[in-house]
Formats: sequence, structure tokens, C-alpha cells
Amino acid sequence: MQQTVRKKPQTRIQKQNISAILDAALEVFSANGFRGSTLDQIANEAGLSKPNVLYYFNGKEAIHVALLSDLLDTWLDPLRAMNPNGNARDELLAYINRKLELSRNFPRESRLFANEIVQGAPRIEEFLKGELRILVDEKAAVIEQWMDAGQIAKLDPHHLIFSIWALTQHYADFEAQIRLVRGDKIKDSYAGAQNFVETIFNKILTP
Amino acid sequence: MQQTVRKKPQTRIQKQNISAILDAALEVFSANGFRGSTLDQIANEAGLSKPNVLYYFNGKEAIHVALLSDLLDTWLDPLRAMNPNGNARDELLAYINRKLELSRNFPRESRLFANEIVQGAPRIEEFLKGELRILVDEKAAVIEQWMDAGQIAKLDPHHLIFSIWALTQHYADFEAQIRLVRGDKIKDSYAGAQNFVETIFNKILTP
DNA sequence: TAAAATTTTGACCATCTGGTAAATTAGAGC
DNA sequence: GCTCTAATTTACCAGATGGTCAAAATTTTA
Repeated sequence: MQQTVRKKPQTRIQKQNISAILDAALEVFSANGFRGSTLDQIANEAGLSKPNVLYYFNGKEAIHVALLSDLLDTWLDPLRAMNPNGNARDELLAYINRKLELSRNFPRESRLFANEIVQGAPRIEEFLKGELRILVDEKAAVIEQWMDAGQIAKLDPHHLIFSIWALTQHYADFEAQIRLVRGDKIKDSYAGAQNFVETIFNKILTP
Repeated sequence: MQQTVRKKPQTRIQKQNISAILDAALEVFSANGFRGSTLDQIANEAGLSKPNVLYYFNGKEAIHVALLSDLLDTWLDPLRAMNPNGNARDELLAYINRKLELSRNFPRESRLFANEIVQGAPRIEEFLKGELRILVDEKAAVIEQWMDAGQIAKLDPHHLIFSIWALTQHYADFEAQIRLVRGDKIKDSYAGAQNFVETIFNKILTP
């Protein structure tokens, strides 16, 4: 029973195929959701046969879990990196920029996440009300202190965090909408995004 | 061949069952996406048998199309209602409030839409690059005039519209995340949302 | 290079799922 | 009531899909 988590070190072939499967699965799951994706699609995308894919993972669900576990970890990083002792505005704008960069560089991961949440987050409920909630509450408290100290405008810190998520992830999750509405006029959906987001948050945070 | 669109007037039973099917389908599709939903689920939710559902609609796709057609029409209304001759700030804030109300009152519709977009908008591509694009470009021009006239801050009007969508729809589409992250502390995901959104857009629009 | 371990494949299966056809039941109009 | 139409059900089917298994092919190791 070979799995991603194993005692023995991975062989060359294992490393290569497991990463090919995960990449293929990310492509397929992010574009079709869990139920909308088939093992055949994933196997095809990975250039392997279906039984061969199942040789490396215990099932469709296991691939999805492996993908999400990898993702959730990195998903917290930008928020975690916000320094309570730094300058309020700088820290928040840096966070916003990290989040926007994440959307830009990992749109498939963002959409994988979005698919989960839109459909009620059945598979990441524990993460959301566990790790994420603790981190958010902690950072919301930090933001509130900054506000109380008059460094930035007084706002609901939780809503502020949500608004950052909404705006930054929108560019990845709703990329299709932006692309089609903007048409061929715009080649890059992110064109002007960083500048715009930075501008409005500067205004929002000004007391 | 009975369809939603028919010459003969609908009978009492038809009206009742078609609306039951559409409501059930909205519930199921918005929670699972198109491929993730089954006719059995819809039939079950509607309290009918599967063949009975197919007596009223030509197939799974037809139900989905009927649902989306109904939706797309109302989706444009808030933006359409923005009056070029009105006061810039009032018009934009009114639009934002209408959009937020729509999310609050029709979260399933919002998620049905979100599911489509996240997965690449295969079924509403024509709408997005047709009707929606025309309306958006038209309203973006209006906003730009307001900006040029100094009524509101100079920003990219398209990005401004996207940011309104991102923020208002976030409360419906990512409701699961908000609910789980906030925990039992908050009963209503929209608590404080209107106040927050209005506050930040007031700041954003101030020259 | 031969044995051992790993990797890949082809042939299958059980279940799910969208959809159909014919027969049966219920309703509306007279 | 009687007839005609509308509505519903029962029994299916064909294809898709997740998954299994044993045999074959390949790679690694001794």
C-alpha cells in the first residue's frame, strides 16, 4: 500500500509519478470540482493509466485530500507572516500583496479552495473552524490593537480580513468572468489589479 | 414535449411541479455544481420520482439552463438600475446595497452563478461576453464621467465594478467559510456586512 | 546476471446515473 | 358517470465511473 506518506524514501519513479498525479489532479479538480472530476481525466492528464494512478493513491478521495493538505498549509502563510510589532499599514499592505501574488501565481490552488468553500466546505470544515479560525482571531486582535492605537482607521477587523480575501481571490476564482467581460482588450486579468487593490486599501486604512 | 416555455397555459399541477423542480434544482445545483448533482437528488428534493421530473424537463441540462436563464436576467438588474444622471456617490452606494441585498436574499442563486464561474463559465460564456460585457462597459463609461467631473475619486472603473462584485458576493459564495471561521459567535454571516461595505466604499470613492 | 522488488497493464466488476417506454392512475370537462 | 388528456409509476437500459486483481514488464539490488 503505497502512499504519499511513507516510511521508506521515495524512489525516482515514485517521486515523478506522484507529483505528476498531483499536478494533473490539481488541474482537473480545480476546473471541475471533486464530483465533477473523474479518475480517467486525472490519469489521462498525468499520462498514466487509471490502475496505475490507483497504485500510488488509495482512491480519488485520497488524491483530493493530499492536494488539500498541501494547500491549506501554504494558505495560512501570508496571514501568519503579519508581524504584530511592525507598522500597521505596512504590514496590512504587505499581507494584501502576498495574498494577491498567491492568487496570481497559484490560481488553480485558489480555485480548488473556492470550489470547496462554495459547495459548503464539507472536506475542510475542520481546518476552517480549527487552525484558520484561531489564526484569524489572533490576527484580528492584532489589527484591533493597531486601530485602537490610531495607526489605521477603526473598522471591524474580521470584515477587513474577509474583504482582503474577497478582493484578492476574486482575480483567480472569477478569472473566467473577468476575462470574458473585459474581452480581448485585456490580455492579463491581473493588469492593474495590484495597483487598484493597493490604492483602495490605502484609502480604507486611512483614519 | 412539455417545457417551461409553452404555448398552452400551465395547469395547476404543472405550475406547482415545475416550480418545485426548479426550487429543488437550485438547492442541489448551488450546493454541488452541475456535474456534482444528480437527477435523483433533485427529484427527491422536489418530492417527485425521477421519470416524473423528466416529464416536465427534457433532461438535467434543461433544468440547469432554465435556472440560469431566470437568474441571469435578474442578475443584471441592480447594475442596470444605476442612473447616469444621478449623484455619483449615491448611485454607486445604492448599487452596492442592491447587490448586497441580492446576495443576502438569494444566496443559492449567487452560489449557482459562482459555481459556474469558478469552473470556467462553460455554460454562460455567451452571456458574459455578450450582454454583461456591454452593460459593464456602458456603466464603466458612466463611472468614468463621474470621475472626470470630480464627483468621486479617480480609479479604474472596471476594477471598481469587480471589487463591488467581489465584496458583495463573497458573503453569499463563501458563506461557509465566514460561518465556520466566525464560529457560533456570529449567528448571521451578514451581521455588520452592510455597515462595513458601505463604510469602505465611502472611503474608496472619496476623492 | 539472476533474484527480488517495484511498476504497469489489461480484463473485469459493481454501482451510479441520465434517460426511455409502456402501462397505470388521476383529473378536467361534459 | 364517461371520455379524453395529463400525470405518475414501474421496470428497464446503456454508458460512465470508481475500483480490483492477477499477470506481465520493468527496475533495482545483490
